Amino acid sequence: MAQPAALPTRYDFATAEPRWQQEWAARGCFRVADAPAGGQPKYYVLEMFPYPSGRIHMGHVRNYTLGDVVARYKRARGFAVLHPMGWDAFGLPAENAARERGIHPARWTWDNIATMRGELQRMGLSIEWEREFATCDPAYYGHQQKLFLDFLRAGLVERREAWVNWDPVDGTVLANEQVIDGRGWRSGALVEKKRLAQWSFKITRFAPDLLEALGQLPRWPERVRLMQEKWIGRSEGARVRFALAEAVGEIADLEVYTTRPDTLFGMSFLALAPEHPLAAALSARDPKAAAFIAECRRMGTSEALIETAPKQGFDTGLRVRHPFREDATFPVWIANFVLMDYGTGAIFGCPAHDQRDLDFARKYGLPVTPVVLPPGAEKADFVIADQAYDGPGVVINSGFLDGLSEAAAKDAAIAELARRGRGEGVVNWRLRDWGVSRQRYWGCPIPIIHCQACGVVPVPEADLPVKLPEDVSFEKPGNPLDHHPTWKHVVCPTCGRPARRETDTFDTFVDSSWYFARFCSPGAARPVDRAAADHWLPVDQYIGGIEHAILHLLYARFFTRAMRATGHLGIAEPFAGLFTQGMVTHESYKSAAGAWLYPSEVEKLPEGGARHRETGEAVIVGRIEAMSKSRRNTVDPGAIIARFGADTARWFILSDNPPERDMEWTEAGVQGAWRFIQRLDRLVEAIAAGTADAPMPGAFSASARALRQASHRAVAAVTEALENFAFNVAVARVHELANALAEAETAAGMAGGDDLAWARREAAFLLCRLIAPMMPHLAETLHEKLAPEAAALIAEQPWPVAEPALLAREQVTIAVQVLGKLRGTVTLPPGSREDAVAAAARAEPNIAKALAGARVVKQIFVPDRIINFVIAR
RNA sequence: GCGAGAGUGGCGGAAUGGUAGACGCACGCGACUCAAAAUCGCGCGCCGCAAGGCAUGGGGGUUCGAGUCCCCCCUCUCGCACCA
Repeated sequence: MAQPAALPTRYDFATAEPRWQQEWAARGCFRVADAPAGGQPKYYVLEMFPYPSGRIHMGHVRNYTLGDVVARYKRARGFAVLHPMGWDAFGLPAENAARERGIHPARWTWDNIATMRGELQRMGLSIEWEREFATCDPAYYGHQQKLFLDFLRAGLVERREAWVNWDPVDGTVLANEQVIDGRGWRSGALVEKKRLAQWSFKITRFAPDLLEALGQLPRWPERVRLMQEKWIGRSEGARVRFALAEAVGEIADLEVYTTRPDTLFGMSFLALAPEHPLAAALSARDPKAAAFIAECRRMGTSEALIETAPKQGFDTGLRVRHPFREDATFPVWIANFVLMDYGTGAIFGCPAHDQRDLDFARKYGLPVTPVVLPPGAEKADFVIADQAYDGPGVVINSGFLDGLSEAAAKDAAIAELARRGRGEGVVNWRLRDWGVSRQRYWGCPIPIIHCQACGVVPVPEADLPVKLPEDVSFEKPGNPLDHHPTWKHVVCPTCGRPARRETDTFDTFVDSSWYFARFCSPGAARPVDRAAADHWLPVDQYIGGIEHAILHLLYARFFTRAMRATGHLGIAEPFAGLFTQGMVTHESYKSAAGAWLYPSEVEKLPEGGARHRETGEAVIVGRIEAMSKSRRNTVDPGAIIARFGADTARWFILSDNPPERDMEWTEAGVQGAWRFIQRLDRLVEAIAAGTADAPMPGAFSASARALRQASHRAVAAVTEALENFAFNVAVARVHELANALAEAETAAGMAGGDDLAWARREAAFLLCRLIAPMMPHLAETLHEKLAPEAAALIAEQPWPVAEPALLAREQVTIAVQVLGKLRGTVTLPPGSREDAVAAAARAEPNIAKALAGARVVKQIFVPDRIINFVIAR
């Protein structure tokens, strides 16, 4: 690939960056104690740790840059900052590499870690590398096994059956992402749902607390709290028992959960999930039912797929009695859109007031009876067409419920159900228990032994960690642990007879559910050292992608509670502050032949369009999308850092846009950041060469005072911006300070006195400290130019404080509106009174013109901001 | 399908309900240069000669005043429980 032309360099990042990185490490600038004794306030900054996929990507660079700005800023603000890094090192890609390329997952993973560690270190992050660990290390996962055993003892774990995607050809369980159009990604075989015994964490036990505690997380994004709230999904409704007209085997009743017992009289059918026990019982005697259920099983386990698939149903021929109407019975269907995991796995269908039920009823010609009349509608002409009505109203066509509001009817219906013994009011949760068993090799072994005589036996703690065997084969399909010749054969710790090891491993979400706690004392002999955890937890600022808003964060919240219940931790909430960053995107490119091209293969043309760097062939410029390997719209951070330096990459990332939004990586943006670094270097160089350390002058000229005001306003504004995660605003304020410095340089060239020289030095020193969290290497280099003899590094210096006197405004510009429209401005001293502002405003010709011949009926005045004349003619 | 967000000049964006467009990128003009690059200066929402008008995805509403608050709609993004 053609090399871009070399850039003119003043600031030699290639020498400076490694030098400062070594200096910080040598001085131990980022080290803290596990359990410090002193009274320094603590601050724990954590970014979501990476999966070692091979190389770091721009999403990592963004994530760790954001975290590093916070860590360096808080350190300067006087906090003892814990800022660790590790590796989320178990997972499917390592096994895929093993199957595809014959590399052992451990080798692949540790090689990737070595590569990525080097890349992260070249970013100049203020990380305490001494705390690093990888979850695939027995020194980590052994403690996880201990936690599992403690949870088991505390009743927080159970064994239960769950449905999985089964590839009958490969003989493996498939992840949802490995199911493509209902087929296994490797074998192409039609996927089936299969039932397996699984270990499950009882997260639902904490459902009420997980929900309520969201209210005590003010430093979490509102939308994440909302998403978790909806995910936990507390609802109030009724459990209703419908009697089958004829029992099927031992099944005489069908239980349904509904949030709308007020619409029971609008029922037209009952529908079962295909996995419902009654459906299973029917399929044994009815081949058509069995065929329909088999068809539903092909859909896999993904809820999104189930809910978007066309609605399908099968009429079982069974009927149930209505709980309130002795005379009426309704058909029982099996429907592909009913979820076994929610409620009881059966619903009653009220098509008039539920859209899915309506779609289903229309498809199969089932009756639609409206029972809630919207406000303002007439019963006589209210009909349901293709839109179900789910709003409030008055109940009709419903016997004893007629005339009630839908809310009152819910209570009345529940009371009547209870009286008849056909149901009761219940609270239901959408949240399901967390199945953690995975039939895979590259994960943490579940420390359990299955004994024919003793049943499920926990591995004795003295035998932990249960280590993965290294000599495994990926030649055969299925779980390598299961077909390993010796590993699973053990003696029962209880009875001493031959027994079988659990060959399932943990979901990798388990690994990432407590790593933040391990970082407090990574060498501890127990999972966590209480003193260290009590000191450092909770994480004060957690930073990561919005894609983790629900699962990872909810599992970590559960784990923290479970660790508290088992005495490992003293807190319930792991993350006091949360920030979710956006993705990194880039234009995508395709050749005329339709092949994706890497940005590095493409040359943008000045007149628009693009061509291939080597062949000159025209290139189609596609959408701006999240960087992904499959679209090849990726930019390699390593190459960017080698060419421009880490500070350029960091500065561009911070400057481009607000960090919670998606950012677009562009060559022009990187170039802009690069040029700004060179500019700062020039500006500070001129000051270092042209001024000397001197006592503060007694008086300042207008230009010197203006520069001092600009400096101190920059201090205040950058501080505020950093506090608010408004890094792009912080960048803009630094630009403004640089502009003020450049202006002062011009003034100094013409007629600069000692006072201006002093103000320029002051500005330069402040600038170094303001940019330090964002461009730490440049900050050190510039600081060294200004003060070659200084003993302390910028990384060791406190955050600057603005002088209040320099922040005060001498004049303010007040907008003058007539009838809310801007008609002019007046400039007055701050704090001017309303009558003075009104008089000044009326003296403006434009305002006088607008007010001529009119009567001011109202005058709105906001001090120092606006005066608005409301007039009538 | 369900849940949650986002949408402001050519582009990224700024803006306690109070002068929309700070700052940057791109672009244009000028200076410097034999020339180019780099650098520096000026300009830059749209319509209009101007006065002025119009502008924050679209449509309504609340308010003296709305990018900001409320309702409806459109588009895009994230999540949906075995990717991490």
